Amino acid sequence: MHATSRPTSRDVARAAGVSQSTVSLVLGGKWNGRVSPATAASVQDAAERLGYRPNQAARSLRLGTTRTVLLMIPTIVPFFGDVHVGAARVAARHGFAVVVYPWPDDAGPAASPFAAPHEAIDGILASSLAPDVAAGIGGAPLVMLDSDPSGPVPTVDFAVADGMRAIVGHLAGLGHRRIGHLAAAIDQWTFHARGDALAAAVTALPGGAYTRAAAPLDVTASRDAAGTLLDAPDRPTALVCDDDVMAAGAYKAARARGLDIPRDLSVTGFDDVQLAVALEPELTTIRLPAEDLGAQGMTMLLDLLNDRPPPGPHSLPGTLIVRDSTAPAPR
Amino acid sequence: MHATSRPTSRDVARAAGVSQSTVSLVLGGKWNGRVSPATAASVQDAAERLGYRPNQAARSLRLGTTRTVLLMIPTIVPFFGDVHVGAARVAARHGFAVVVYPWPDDAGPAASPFAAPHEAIDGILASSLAPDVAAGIGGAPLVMLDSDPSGPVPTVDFAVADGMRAIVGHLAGLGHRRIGHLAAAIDQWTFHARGDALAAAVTALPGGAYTRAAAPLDVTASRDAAGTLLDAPDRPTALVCDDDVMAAGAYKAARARGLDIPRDLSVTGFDDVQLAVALEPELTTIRLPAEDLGAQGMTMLLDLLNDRPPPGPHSLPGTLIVRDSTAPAPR
DNA sequence: GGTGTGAAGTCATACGTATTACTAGAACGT
DNA sequence: ACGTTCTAGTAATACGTATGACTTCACACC
Repeated sequence: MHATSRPTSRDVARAAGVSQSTVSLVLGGKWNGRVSPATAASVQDAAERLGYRPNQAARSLRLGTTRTVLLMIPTIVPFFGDVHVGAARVAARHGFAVVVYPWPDDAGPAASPFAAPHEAIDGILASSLAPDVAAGIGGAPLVMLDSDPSGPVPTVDFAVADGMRAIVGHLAGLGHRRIGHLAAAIDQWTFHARGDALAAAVTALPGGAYTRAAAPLDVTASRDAAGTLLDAPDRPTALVCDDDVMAAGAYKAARARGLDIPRDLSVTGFDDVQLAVALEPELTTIRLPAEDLGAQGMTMLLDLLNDRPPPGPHSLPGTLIVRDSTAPAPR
Repeated sequence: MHATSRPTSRDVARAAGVSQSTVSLVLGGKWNGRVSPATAASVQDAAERLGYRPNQAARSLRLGTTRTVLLMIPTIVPFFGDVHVGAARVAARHGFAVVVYPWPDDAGPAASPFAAPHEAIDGILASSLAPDVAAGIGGAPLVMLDSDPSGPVPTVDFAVADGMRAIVGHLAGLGHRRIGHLAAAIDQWTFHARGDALAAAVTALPGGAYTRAAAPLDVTASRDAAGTLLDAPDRPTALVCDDDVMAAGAYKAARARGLDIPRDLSVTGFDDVQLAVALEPELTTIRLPAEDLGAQGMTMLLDLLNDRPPPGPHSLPGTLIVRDSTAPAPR
């Protein structure tokens, strides 16, 4: 067993010669006129000396709250780092901590053999979660991020459709008509929304031609999928990618075929992660306000936790960042 | 207040017409010969009907354990996704969950205005943590990952020195002698270790010349720092980068000066993240077994939690992945 | 001197669970 | 008929905290 078990508030009380209640009052800072400054000081001193830290389980049980929120994400990538920063900033202002739980996409909560940590928290901020999985969570107040806003769950997402329309507008202005879509083969709302908006915008274009190939979010697979688009007769003059990483694959496919970007082929990404400026030429893409997503989501969740009426779904606009990967269509 | 408060085990007991103890026994699965199958079934049925989930705070208080471990990381990047996968796999086998806590590098635990979540867990797996911060954690069993192994805390890290020596060996074999170091300007053990090993290995080379420039882990800053190395008289024929992201900056600096990689300049990275194959040419780098790091660390932590003697520090070897960014030195 | 009032604490309790010790009854052997 | 053993449960308790209700004492007021 452990060498020394942690001191409890009762130990502190004994050391300071007061009752446990007094310790709790002092350390809780609520001794306005109930405890004399001298006693308070001696309690604080004793607590310090013993290295007392309150037991969180007992505190949670008593208070019925953990002041902790779970941020569920599908995968650990920098994008969610920004989301976390935004959420954590808002949370901290209200005394909440944000802990991250990478949700394995292949396993639902039922698959967990253990008591899932989402039972030990006050609320959940879930990104890119399928509605049926969300339904299985049960109990904890939930706000979905970048997910299907048409469901009953409060949601904040990106205006990805607007983003795609902005890209098509940009490309159309450069004379592009045959536009290929390098689509993410991932069953998440955000990618469905991106694809639908893109297809609609392109086909609405006079003379617009939409082609499509899908791949997982992986450079090599994206390269191969992009290849099939580029090898088609009447190949597209622009490739719109669902994600910056996929654009890296498109670059590779283009180079392998001797196509110069952006002279022979324009390429666009989505998300504006660090990779976008690492690529050469630097990538035209849509910047998404990830930090705002986290902040807005947390604000909503706090509303929920305080039984304030949950606001309706909220959409955050992206920004078209024009860099060097797009140029007038070759004639 | 909330519409309906969650059902407790007592509610289930009432619904099933038994005592709370019986509910606990049945749901805990320990009713070997103590409860009749019929009663057990009716309890399970009632629990199901009411949607009962045990209160984790109460359970933790009673059992003195949360079966949850915190993985503290400096920043949310894919590398730590692999670490998490390894840790979670081992943890799950023992009924533990792993939750991620991004440690804000500017704020120690004392800076937290709220009860830090690391009080509500059984142990901590801390990556890239400065020893003094680690000391401030207090109480919870701790294993450090990829951190200074010379301290008193159990540690598992990468053999980064060996990795750097492998890179120098590779470059030396290609005829390189003037080697520039694009160093990460981050105060973490792993980067200090990389730098020290590299400097030693290069200067030990007959005719070896070591130069150095530092930058944060950022493409643009790395590009500028690489520029100062390339603009020096007698410029290096190879650039060794502390991290793959920095290599992307080196690529940009080289291109801006009309230098072809790898003909005029060899470049190497470290970590082998996705970016390494997105770059063109693909990057020669050191692959680190991130998943093993998490798995080994969790194994150690479980030893600690079970009062088994903590094994000594453990080093995991990296692997040199030779791709297309290194070639014989120009003469 | 009795009553009121404020200060400085303490007492008792509840949060929801897991588990040990106990009990009521049945079955059973002799 | 009576002790023994087994079955099927229940009662009681402890984990450590926060807090509303209560007590004790000193002092002041009339």
